[in-house]
Amino acid sequence: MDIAKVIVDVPVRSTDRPFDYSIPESLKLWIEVGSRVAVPFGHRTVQGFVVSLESGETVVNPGLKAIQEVLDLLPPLSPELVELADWMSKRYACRRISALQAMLPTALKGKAERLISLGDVEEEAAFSDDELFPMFADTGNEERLITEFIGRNGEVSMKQLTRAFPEAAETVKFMLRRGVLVESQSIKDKMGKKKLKAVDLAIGITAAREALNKFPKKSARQKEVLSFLIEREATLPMALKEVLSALQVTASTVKGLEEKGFIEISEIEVYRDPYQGRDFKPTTPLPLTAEQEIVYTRISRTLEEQLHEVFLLHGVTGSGKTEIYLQCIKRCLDQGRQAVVLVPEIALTPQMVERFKGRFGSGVAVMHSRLSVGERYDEWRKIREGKATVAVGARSAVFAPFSNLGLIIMDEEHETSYKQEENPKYHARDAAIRRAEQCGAAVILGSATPSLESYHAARAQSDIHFSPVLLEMPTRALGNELPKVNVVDMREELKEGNRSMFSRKLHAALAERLERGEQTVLLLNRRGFSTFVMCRSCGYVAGCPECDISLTYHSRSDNLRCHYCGHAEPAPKLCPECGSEHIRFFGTGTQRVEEELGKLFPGIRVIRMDVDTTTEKGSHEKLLNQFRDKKADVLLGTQMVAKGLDFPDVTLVGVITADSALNLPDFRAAEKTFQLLTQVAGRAGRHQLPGEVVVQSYTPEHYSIIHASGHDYLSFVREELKHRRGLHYPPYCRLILVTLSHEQLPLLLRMAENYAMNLQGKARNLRWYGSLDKLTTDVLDLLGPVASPIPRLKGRYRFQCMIKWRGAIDVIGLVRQVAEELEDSVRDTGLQISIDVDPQMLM
DNA sequence: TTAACTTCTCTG
DNA sequence: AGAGAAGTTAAT
Repeated sequence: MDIAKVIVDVPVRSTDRPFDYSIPESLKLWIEVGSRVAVPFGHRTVQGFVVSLESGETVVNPGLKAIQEVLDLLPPLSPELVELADWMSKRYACRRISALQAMLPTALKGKAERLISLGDVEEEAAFSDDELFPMFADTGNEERLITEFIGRNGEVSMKQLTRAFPEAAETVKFMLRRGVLVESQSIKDKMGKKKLKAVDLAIGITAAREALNKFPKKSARQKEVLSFLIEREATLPMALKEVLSALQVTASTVKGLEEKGFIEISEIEVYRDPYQGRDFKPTTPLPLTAEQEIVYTRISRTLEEQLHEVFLLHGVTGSGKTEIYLQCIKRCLDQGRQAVVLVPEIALTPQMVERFKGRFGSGVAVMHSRLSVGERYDEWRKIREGKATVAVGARSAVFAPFSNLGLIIMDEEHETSYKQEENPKYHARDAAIRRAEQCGAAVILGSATPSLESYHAARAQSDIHFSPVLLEMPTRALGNELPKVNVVDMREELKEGNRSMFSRKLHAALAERLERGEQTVLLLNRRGFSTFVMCRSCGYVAGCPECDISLTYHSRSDNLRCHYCGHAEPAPKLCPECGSEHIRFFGTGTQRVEEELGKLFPGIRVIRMDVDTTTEKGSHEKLLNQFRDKKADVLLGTQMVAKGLDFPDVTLVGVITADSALNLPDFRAAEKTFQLLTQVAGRAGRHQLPGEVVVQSYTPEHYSIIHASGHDYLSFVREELKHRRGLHYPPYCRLILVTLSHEQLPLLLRMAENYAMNLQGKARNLRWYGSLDKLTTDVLDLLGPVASPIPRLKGRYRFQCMIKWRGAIDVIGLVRQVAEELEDSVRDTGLQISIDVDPQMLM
């Protein structure tokens, strides 16, 4: 008997393992590793994925249930991806089903649907005696109607049935019990394929021309349609809609033509194309600079040999990394292999898409979160069905279902958005490297400011994670200089009586740009109007009732919002604690800056770009286009203006407060500040006009600000690594963040302490509980439990343990095991434990 | 006594 | 997760 091992879509621990099913003869040819199937599980039907097959002549287990149905023509996953999911589940302590599901578009998250059909009629005869069931004597009429309804429609979903007979729930139940009706379940996808009615000639073109000549006079309109179709023969089949609107005829006219047998109306599948009707200007490979040439040659050598190798491409902003990507992809495609390009979500701008679509045309599939479920599904299908050979997308595009992947590129490699914050909490970089290893593909990690983990791995070949080959591009491709960076000490400004948020330097620079008609990008790393609301009389601070976090004021809606849970309330006029009028808004948000700009420079045209103005679909693109068309003087925004934008007339970049990220409780604060400043500075003077950057800071002596202003990545890294080493942080060890949450604080405290104790104990038993100072030993160091930086979220208290570790022992497995044991011992009680391996956000 | 409600068990 | 069974409780 052939057996399929299936991971079922029941996301709890007790079912986080493969279940065996027999394969019915009729499905044998369809079932492969990676197939999505419907299987009976308990008392219902669920979706599952085949993760392995066993053709066991020896194994005979008559108790096995059989696979019910195969849900796709092509298996949505390859054996390679199934293996990758297995790796993910171990590496990130997540369920196998969530790893598998993360690889697929949401459209394929099928759910069981109840279907009702007519049962055996003889049974009905045996039971339909009203005397046997007097209490149902009066339901006869309803029963007949239901039976007729189902007879008319064949199989009917429970939904349809309740819509047709809203009152008949009891009757239906009774009929099911008697076997008059029978129930089956099947899996229905969230989203189907889009179908379009299309028209085609049913007869040969010559026959059609003949028919046209002797067409009956009274059907003049039909004749028109036929001649139109003959005219457009080359582009058939064409959409029915198109015919109707082109000729101003009705569907019945076309239908008549079909009845005469001349044409054929059929349903064809179409792709929902998010970029439909848009032309992308074709581009040709640019000549490479000497620096680019060296890098390209090195990478293509690896591509040529089809070997797995990881490259860390460290190139300053404007050094032409994208052109290298494009030419490497070309190389890869020429070999008949495919390529994936990963881009951080906020950098996945239309500009970026244009460059790839321009070079590779319709062979490019684009995947990001702003697409609708249907669009994403279709882009994914284009890849799966071999119609696309390049995938450009955010994080999840590492799972693009290519069959012969040759190259994975990760642009802006240092971006934290590559780490998924929900389960499965994977890092796209590590998944990419793992996948490339499996299929002998090359990986290019590109950045002007590589993450310390990657850079250290490349320099030290330390092999904590991986060991990439370092490639450097220290100069800009167009030969122009990196912009001059002026750091302004805001404390000095204050001392000299300037209390505004703009230093004199930035003010003057802005005025100059306005006069010259050049453009400015202003960065403020915070949205909203101000950071928090405080009463000057009693010190009251408005906080979120669910999250223990201060609320942010938004002026447009005049309310206070929690940026973590979305809670909103009207802004107070008086202090709710003491009734004082001295309630003030502190800190600076993008809205406030916009207002201030208007006051200082009357008539200034500002485009504000932050989460509040870019929620609408396409708004991002619209705002950027406006800016490019010079409909504004200033582009003001949060992080999203720092990434990958390229506007020739931007000659000034201003950073309102460089240190806002520096004081966060995060060991990566300095690194993030350095990266942000370097990235945003790179937006200035990319073309003919020279650029200038003004950075305002309250701590201008901080090394991240000094080195960023000197465009000196190496010095920054040297200094930062020294700190990391001293404090025992990555890249000198790895982290696991375990967060426990519960509605009741005392209970949570006890359980958190319990968790820490158990883990300590287990670690000690293994006798490799070393010291972090000795770099060679295996180490596990446990910090906590302590309250999380957000001590309460959505009504749940949160405590966390931080585990620092190094070495070859399976610490991840251990951390998970202890968590599961605790979950078991406390049963329900509502305890939640989240495990984040290699966390990026320490929240 | 019985229906309503809660908790436990199991899924191939 | 979600369905059914078993166990518990409250109301008739």
